[in-house]
Amino acid sequence: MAEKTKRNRLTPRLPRGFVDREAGDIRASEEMLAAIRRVYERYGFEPVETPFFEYTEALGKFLPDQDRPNEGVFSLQDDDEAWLSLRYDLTAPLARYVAENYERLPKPYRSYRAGWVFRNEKPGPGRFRQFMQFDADTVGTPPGPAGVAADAEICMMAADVMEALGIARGDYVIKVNNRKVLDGIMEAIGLGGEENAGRRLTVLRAIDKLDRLGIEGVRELLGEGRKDESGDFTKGAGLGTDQVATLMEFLERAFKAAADVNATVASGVAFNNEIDQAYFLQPGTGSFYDSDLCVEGHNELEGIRGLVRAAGYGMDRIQIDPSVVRGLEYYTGPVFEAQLTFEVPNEKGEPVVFGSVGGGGRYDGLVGRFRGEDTPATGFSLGVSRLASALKNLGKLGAGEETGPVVVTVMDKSRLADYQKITADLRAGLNAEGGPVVPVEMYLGGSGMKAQLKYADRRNAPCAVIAGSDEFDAGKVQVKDLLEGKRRAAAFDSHEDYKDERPGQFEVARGDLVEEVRALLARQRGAS
RNA sequence: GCGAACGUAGCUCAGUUGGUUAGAGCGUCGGAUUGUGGAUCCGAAGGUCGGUGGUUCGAGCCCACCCGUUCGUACCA
Repeated sequence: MAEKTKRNRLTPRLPRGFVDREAGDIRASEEMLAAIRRVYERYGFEPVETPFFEYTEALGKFLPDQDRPNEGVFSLQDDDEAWLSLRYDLTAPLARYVAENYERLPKPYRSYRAGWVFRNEKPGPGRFRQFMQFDADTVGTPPGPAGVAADAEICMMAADVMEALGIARGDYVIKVNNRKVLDGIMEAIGLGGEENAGRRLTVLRAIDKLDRLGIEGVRELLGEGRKDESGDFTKGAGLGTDQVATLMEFLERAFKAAADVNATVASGVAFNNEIDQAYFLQPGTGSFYDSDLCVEGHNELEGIRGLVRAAGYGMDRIQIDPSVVRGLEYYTGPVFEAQLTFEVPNEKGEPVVFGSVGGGGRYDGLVGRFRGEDTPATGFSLGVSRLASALKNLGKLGAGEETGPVVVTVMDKSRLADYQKITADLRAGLNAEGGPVVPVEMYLGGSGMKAQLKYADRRNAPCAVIAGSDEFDAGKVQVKDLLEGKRRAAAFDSHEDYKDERPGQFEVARGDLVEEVRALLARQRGAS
């Protein structure tokens, strides 16, 4: 019978790619969210919240086909047969919200929101099917100088967020690029037009891999393709020699400029116009750089550069970097990426750069899908979980163990009312209005004294309150300082002595209990 | 998605060429201590050996498929 029950018992199983979050994680991420929120608020952004589900077409995904309705996203069919999907980012839902409420909203509309997003894809270490993003976007700034200013503001705000989270200047960098530059070059080498969209995508993907594969790897991917060490072959863009040469010329030049910037920053110089501008090309040289798109892209980048430098943000915080590709589909202009530059040991102990924790850019077409005309928009999205693990690595998060509750032990079960009164007095007396929370609880389990103290210990309680008939008769209470007791425990090797001495424990009058515990907690805070 | 490796107690792992009842350390719980968290000693619980099917007199070990984890690669709004 018992065996049978056991056999049929369900195994508790967390679905793959999802995580349970425990007290420490939740407190840490709430702290982070509050810090990020303060920065966004300072820039005049206001919160908005949209639901987890959207109509699938609103997310910009093709309608799921019957065979694989959940490719990439989690989708289900409503009872009116319409397809719904869990949102996979916060940008597409924002575009829907803005388009739907366009007439009511002040333009430009600045908003921020934090929320869970879902992706139905292969999970891995640090990669989940549900994770949190924290976005800020400006919608409706007209093109031209105002639009460039909106982009610059997003970059500066991203930098401010990093520092608000305690990430030191130099440990992060906000990188900026412009899709128009690469698009212009690709156009110039004959990759323009609808029929080349696929190849353009392949080229962008190849460039995106530069940090991992190096310049030669990218060259292979632009041409025939590349075979990796596992023998797997990745098909390349199939470009001709001249086309590859042109792209590589641009890349090498751009990376030389980026390397110079890094070297300058490393030497402690954050402002140097000449080095800062080396990436920018002089028009009229007769090269592919004269493509209209390219020039436009460069002008926008130069505009952003000028604004952030004028505002005091140097190359150590915001950099132009031609390898930032990002968002292969909907970005239409400037793109941003927040990178952490410090190294952390991986599981093999090798140092690796932490890398990207967020990104964004200009997406002028996204709101327009609902409105029939382009609506300029620019924004930024932070990966909260990745940032959290980065901060943990820096020791900026979850450093101190949370102090547990004051535990009122129960020795005599016939006097529960008395223990409850003690608990209530402590709870009321230790928790001033608007002050920090001091948790107080009465032990609610069924075990004896020994187990109750073990429980208090495991809860990381600062102290326990003990009272039996002796104490009640005398109008006294025992207060046990668990931290002090723990510290002194090592000095005992006989349990008898340990028990007789009761290190950290003292007796107080019932009427003084709240005051005594308050003083004890203050002493502990002072000592730590 | 493709390729590879791995999967034994809550955790870290041992388990011989296929051979009887699958072990250890740590952790958990109980006792020594009916009113006191540590240390020490004693004891106990805890396993569908990832799952299903097969080969065999006999499978933790061999084979097939599935699930899961990890690594590489692709994708990443």
